[in-house]
Amino acid sequence: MNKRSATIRDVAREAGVSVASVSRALNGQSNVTEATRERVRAAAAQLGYVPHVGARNLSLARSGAIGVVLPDLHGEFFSEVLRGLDRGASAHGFQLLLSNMHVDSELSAAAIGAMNGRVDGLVVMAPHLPPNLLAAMLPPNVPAVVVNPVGEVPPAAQIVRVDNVAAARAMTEHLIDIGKRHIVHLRGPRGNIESDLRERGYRDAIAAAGLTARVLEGDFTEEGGIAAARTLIADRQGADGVFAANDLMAIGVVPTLRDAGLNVPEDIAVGGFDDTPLARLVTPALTTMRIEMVDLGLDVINRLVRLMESREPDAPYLRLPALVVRQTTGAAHA
Amino acid sequence: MNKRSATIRDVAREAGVSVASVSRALNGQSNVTEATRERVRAAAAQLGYVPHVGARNLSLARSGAIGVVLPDLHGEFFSEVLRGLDRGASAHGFQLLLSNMHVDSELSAAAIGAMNGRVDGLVVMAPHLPPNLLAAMLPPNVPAVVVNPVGEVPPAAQIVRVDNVAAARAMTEHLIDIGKRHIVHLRGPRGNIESDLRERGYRDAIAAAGLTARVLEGDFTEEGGIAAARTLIADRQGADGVFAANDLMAIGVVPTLRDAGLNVPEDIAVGGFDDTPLARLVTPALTTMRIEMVDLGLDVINRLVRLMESREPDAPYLRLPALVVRQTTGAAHA
DNA sequence: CTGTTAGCGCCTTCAC
DNA sequence: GTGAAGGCGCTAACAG
Repeated sequence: MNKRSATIRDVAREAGVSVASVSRALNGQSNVTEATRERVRAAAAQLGYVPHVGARNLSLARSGAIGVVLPDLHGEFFSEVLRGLDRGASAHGFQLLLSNMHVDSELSAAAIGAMNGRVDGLVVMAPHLPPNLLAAMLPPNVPAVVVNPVGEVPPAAQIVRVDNVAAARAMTEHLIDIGKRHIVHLRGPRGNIESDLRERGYRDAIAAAGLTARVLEGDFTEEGGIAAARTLIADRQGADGVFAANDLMAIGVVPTLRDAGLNVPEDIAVGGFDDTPLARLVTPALTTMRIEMVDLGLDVINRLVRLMESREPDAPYLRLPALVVRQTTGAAHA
Repeated sequence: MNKRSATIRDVAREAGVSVASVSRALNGQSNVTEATRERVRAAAAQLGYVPHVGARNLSLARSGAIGVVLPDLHGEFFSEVLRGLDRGASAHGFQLLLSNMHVDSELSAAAIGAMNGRVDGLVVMAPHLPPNLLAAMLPPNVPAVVVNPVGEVPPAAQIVRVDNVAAARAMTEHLIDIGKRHIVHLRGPRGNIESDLRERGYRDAIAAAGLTARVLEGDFTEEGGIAAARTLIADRQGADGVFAANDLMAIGVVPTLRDAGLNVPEDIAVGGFDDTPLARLVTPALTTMRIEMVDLGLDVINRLVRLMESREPDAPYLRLPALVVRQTTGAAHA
């Protein structure tokens, strides 16, 4: 049909005015007669004209978009955060431009580069990025906030972190508070930074209470939880509490203990981490640490917007997950 | 520090060549001496030059981005589909530009308009958009695929649908296959198009088998499932099968029936819909229809890419969810 | 109030 | 192989 989209010039011709007037009329400037504005509107409608946002951006030197760099194969966590980012962005009138960070760091650099000149700000979530690489590839002139960075971060960037250490400490302290003294930590896989931080928090709390730490290797899967529970049942060292580094493992632990005749939480209390939807629905309901992922995303956008205005990052912002007490550490309900 | 990002002109000056040569050198054109290419590379590195993608796009008249329009407050379904879209897009070298579709249709039009000239193609997921509005606001010159549209769709757009009717039929037939004859459908909320389609599939299958349909009102919540189960227990009309329009309701139904002394699946079999993560983990594990949401997203991108090349939409594409048989309709395991 | 004129940063014919 | 010049579509001075 129509070979090419109508441009502002076509509208100008059709309305019998200059392109400047068209621009003014359509962008709601005040200095235009209502008459011309109407004529322009009509012409635009007639031609099915839609402004070319790319061109406008080039001219205005701002894009109305925020770039988001996230890992290639992201799971629930990033999906949820993304939802928050999305909500926050649209509240501020921004769109989100997504780009995948590959494990290959060359491609990652490309992914970030592909954002330059198309976004007004950047959100980088790159958990498994070689430590000092991030600083190297962030474009110097784009405001950026990095979420849970592992290594060096350019000083101009805003840092937002989930405080895994404090959260793990909180869970461990909760177990201590309800009277447990032999608390075992079922950690996540080696090489996962979160796993290490959570173990650290556990050890801190245990040490502070003058108790003895004991750590089992885990892998973030339900099967891993089952295996760990079997170990505990077999060796009978009198564990009375388990802090699993994520919910899925905890969900494996609980029924296995029960099948062996142990009462949860009376004999052994169990705590998880993440507050996945399952945690609430499982029986007995699981005590866990809730990371408000959507809120996290909203917060990230708010901080980015502030950074875009002031150009001065605030101190790193730590988000502390909330303890959610349910049946596996609480009073056993009917 | 550096006031402004370096442009191609800065690089040209620094390298002592023309902007054209810089462009050629950096874009890997063949007609450049290796010597100049090297000089240009050095200059670019020296200045920390990163090409301005927006400008390039304007000049090339293509953006390397795919626009995604999705509902304002999207849940798990869209998050998962988005993951698939993301994966597909990056496989084809595209980035994703997200835009929220508000309930307000004026703003929705704006959201779509804001894509024009920034994307090479469009994916529209707008479940609760006034039927004939979509056709009006889609830019005429941008290839688009619409997912699960409710009303009129421009002829140039590619349609991708989840076949709710056939899926509901399949589940109902499965219940019939295992010998059930009094199958009740617990439908989703009124006003939800999916609910209606699933009920339709149920009715089709029941009618085809010469059985009698019975439909209970539901609301997609666990509580709704519990309430429905209570109704069934109370009236004792001899139902031997329940097809719930989503997993959550089914998850409410099963334990309620069991508490009343009914065996699942022997006395009453139960089927859900969606295959949420819970379905597998619940006891007894739930039979359900699995919508491969990530795959759906991948498929959408593939079809969009094809459409961008050929400009000719294929026939509407129906995706059929897969029946996943688990314990609530299968052999009761130890 | 309106039109004319430069760019925004890049790519690409077209000559040399 | 390389440079000069025009243009992608739009906005923002600057004149009238």
